[in-house]
Amino acid sequence: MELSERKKQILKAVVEHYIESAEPVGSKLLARELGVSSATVRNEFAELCELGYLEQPHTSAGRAPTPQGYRLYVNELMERRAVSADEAEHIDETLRGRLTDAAGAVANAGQLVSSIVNYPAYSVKRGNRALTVERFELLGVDERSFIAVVMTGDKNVRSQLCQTALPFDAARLDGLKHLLNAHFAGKSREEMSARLLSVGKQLAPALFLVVSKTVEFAAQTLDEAARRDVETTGASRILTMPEYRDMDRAHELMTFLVDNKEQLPVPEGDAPVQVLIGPENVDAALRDTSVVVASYDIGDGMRGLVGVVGPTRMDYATVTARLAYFAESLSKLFGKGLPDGAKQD
Amino acid sequence: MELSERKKQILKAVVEHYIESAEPVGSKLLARELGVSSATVRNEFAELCELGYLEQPHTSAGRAPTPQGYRLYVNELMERRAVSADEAEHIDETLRGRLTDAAGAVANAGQLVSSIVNYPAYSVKRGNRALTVERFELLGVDERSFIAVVMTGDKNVRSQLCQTALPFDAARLDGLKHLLNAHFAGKSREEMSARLLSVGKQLAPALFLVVSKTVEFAAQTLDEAARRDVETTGASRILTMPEYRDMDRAHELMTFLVDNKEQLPVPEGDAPVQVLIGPENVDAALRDTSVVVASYDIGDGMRGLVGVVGPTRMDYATVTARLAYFAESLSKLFGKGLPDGAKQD
DNA sequence: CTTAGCACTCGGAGGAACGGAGTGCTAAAG
DNA sequence: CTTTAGCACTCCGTTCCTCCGAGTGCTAAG
Repeated sequence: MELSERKKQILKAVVEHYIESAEPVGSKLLARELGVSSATVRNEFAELCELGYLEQPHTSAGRAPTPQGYRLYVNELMERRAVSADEAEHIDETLRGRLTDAAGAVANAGQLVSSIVNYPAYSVKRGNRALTVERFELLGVDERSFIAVVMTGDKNVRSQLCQTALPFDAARLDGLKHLLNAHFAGKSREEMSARLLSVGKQLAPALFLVVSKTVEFAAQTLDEAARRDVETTGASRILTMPEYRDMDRAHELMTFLVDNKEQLPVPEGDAPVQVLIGPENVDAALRDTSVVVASYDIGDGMRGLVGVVGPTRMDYATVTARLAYFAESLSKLFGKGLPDGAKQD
Repeated sequence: MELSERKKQILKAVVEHYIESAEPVGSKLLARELGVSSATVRNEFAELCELGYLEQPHTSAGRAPTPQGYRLYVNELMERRAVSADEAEHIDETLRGRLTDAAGAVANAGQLVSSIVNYPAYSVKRGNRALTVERFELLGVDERSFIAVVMTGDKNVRSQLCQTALPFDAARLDGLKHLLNAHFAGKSREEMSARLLSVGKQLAPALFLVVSKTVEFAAQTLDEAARRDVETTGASRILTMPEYRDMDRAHELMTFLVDNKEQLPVPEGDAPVQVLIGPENVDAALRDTSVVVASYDIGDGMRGLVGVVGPTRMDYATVTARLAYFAESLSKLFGKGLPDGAKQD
């Protein structure tokens, strides 16, 4: 059933006042705003309560929105405003100041967002399981050590000094390099392991050690790229919010954000900004918080996701606007090809 | 003036009870423990107060140690016990579980320590300003991009894909590599910049770009190694401590630990474990907290430092013992040469 | 359907009373 | 000179009570 226009207006007003004050909203205040009597508002209140959009903390208190109320607000009532010039300015500056390359962007996104919206935030580096090694290089150091260099499909280059138990002939490294590129380039982690066995039979032990160390390093590199990485920041910001005056609640949420960050929601949908309200979060620890997430794309298939965690009484309009602007800016900044020296080692 | 034996006993008992309970200690309790009357204890209390070792939160309350009292306790009274078998076991396991290489050790030290002592902790990676590049390598990719590889004096290898505005002849890379090794290896960051100017005049622009990009990358690498890096963890643990029941205090300390971590003390002394009590900390935000720090050495001149932050009512005996054991274990684990694959890229 | 009026509920603020832990002081005992 | 028993006093934290006001639900009139 569709709510009457006035009910929507009332719900919207209740949500917005409650977001601002964190205190139940009474009928008198709204009566003044809407130009009707408080009794009328009370009647509407009663019906909105029955419908599950509002609730009373106790008899003779004002009304506060339920999660369902917030949901309707976010879906239909909220003004989807763009960020103001001031806000845009502030976000741009935050971005400019700290972003030198794409890898740093992903690492810092959480921190930046947290400072932009003033709630705890998290950032997720999406794992890329399809990544393979595009190129191997070997550089001799001495007869028992060499440098392994791998370049992955996303043009990241990593390298490591490797030491072997047996001495090897440095002149053979070039041959091994070709062997590596022929047999292991473009292969998944699992294929590499499989091939290693068959290659092993054809090589002298000392040389096989070189190959296996290199492949091991490559596998590590791919594992790291495949890993989903979650970082949280700004958890202490909740201490300023009245809903976390209770230390136990504050502590519970903070430890969750730090210790269980892998369980923070990573929704799959394609909406630019998504909102999860209270009990919509599967995790019990988030049952009375809301989460707003946005995903961004900074080229090279480096997709990331940033989220904001706060009380259900979150300023959804501001947070969604700023988060959308942030994600958009980030995508724009790095979307078009790699700036010159931008990539991680 | 030296305190009488009994005064020391009393001070020690007060400190230990206060550490355990966070509540002022009364004369009756100590009377029972020492086998004297409470009046005697009160007389001693009064004198210890005058001498500045104890204080009363208010008349008709028990006594609590002053920072000076804690100082005497730490210097002379505290039993410098070693960790118990259980504790050692726990610490060893914590270390074993999460440490694969030396670089990871430095990064994780704070987190590990925090979980070991159950206070907020921080770890400092000491910057190595004397580091230089030991070896350069260039690997061609296409006519406008190449891979720069640098190995630093501490045997860390880093690499990056670089792109140039002008196309260059890949066959010349080998010559450039020798030029780089001849002119820039073993040089400080400043020397490298200076040499870059003189080298520039002798090279075609496209080739100079390759050299300058590589040197720039090398400089970045050295900068990063020179940077002192501070990480804090476990800040939320203070929320369980009675002295931080006051949200404002808790918030103040937490934001300090997160936002001003560079200002955390990094004492220079050579004692294995150092204790800074309350006002001994220069920073105002730490004026009523205590800090315990230990430094470790994991070879290759990679020195690090771990610290614990907590209320002045910190369990110094346990914390110093565990921290000392932790630092020692870490040094032992990585002290003797690099384990096989251990280093960062 | 809206509004005015009214009795009712409930939480929070403010304040008095109380109990108890702990003190300082004094005077006597060792 | 030190230790102890005794005692009056201080002060904090708790409990209990009252009171106030904001806000409600209901009813009856416009």
